[in-house]
Amino acid sequence: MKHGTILVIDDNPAILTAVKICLGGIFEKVVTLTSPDKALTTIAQENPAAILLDMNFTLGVNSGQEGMMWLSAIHRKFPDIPIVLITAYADVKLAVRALKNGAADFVSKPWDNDELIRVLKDAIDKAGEVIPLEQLESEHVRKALSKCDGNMKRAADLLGISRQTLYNKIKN
Amino acid sequence: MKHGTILVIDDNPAILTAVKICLGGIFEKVVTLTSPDKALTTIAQENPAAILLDMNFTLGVNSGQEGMMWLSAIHRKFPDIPIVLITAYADVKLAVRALKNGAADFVSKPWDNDELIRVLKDAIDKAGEVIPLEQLESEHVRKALSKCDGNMKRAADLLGISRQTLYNKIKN
DNA sequence: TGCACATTGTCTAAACATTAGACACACTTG
DNA sequence: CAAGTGTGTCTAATGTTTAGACAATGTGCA
Repeated sequence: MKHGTILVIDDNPAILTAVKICLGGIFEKVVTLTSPDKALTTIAQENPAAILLDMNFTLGVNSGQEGMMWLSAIHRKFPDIPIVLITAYADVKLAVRALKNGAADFVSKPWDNDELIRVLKDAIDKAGEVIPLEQLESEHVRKALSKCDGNMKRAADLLGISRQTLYNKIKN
Repeated sequence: MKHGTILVIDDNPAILTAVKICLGGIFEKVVTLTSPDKALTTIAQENPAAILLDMNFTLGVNSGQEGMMWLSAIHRKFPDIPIVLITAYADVKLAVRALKNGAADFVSKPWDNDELIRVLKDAIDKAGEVIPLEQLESEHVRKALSKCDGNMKRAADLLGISRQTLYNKIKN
């Protein structure tokens, strides 16, 4: 049994029921919403470990704009909660855009229950990873230096530290 | 005219020619390979600003395994160079897997020239962004605290710093 | 070639940050 | 209530960062 709450947002009550049954035995709590209107307040209250978000809410509008908007809004306000998108209108462009907009994963309807569970677990695990500050820093420093072709003065400027400090950081 | 070299890897010479013409007027230099075998050495020599990688090299094998392998290998060795994948067998699962494996973007054949150019430019721009160390640090600190529900002792442990230091960091 | 300019490696001394350790206090939880 | 854990605060030692300076080394270009 995985700890944490899952928030599921889909305008189709039948799907919500199906998902609830599918996830109910695996996750501590499954909260559902039939519309994303109250998503932000619900997230603030429930503090879910992950969010499963359908992309199509307005009848007849299946471009995914709606879901994309909510994805952005939720991700901006809660950048640490992984959001898994789900849609019936699988489309490569849409999937790519979703991932680039911060989605943790992208699942097509009809989904495989085991796959859905795996995807959510993975998303939660990945979101929970916190690396030491020192490691984060040294990776970033390497990136800055690579972008500046090894020019330490410019790299130090980009990083917002003094040249000498950068010098010391890469020494050790 | 955008600075930097683009490396294009595709087993179809006709496509390489087409891409070269399409990108030639926009980017400083376009280098092509018909097989990814020499990709790593070529990248080391040319230091490209971005890589355009086809996903299917073995005749009859179109699952994208080949391209995915090379994506991982290249991304591991050159994590700062954005890799745009391109494939004729557009598939949501494949695209999602590619992006999660470090691809900067995913384009389907037949592509739109302007879109390809835009995607490459975006990938290069995004890869070149370097934020100040302080900002990176404070974002990471917030993430750690959120994961630990505000428990400073555990967050400090995860971050590899002392409790007092974390205390000071969030004060200022 | 040689000049102007930028960058590096190195140093100093002052300012600042980080550390382990200590301590009273508040908070959960059995 | 008592044990356990976390917080806010302090100290003194240690380590890091800074601006500034300097000669030496590269780099672009006339």
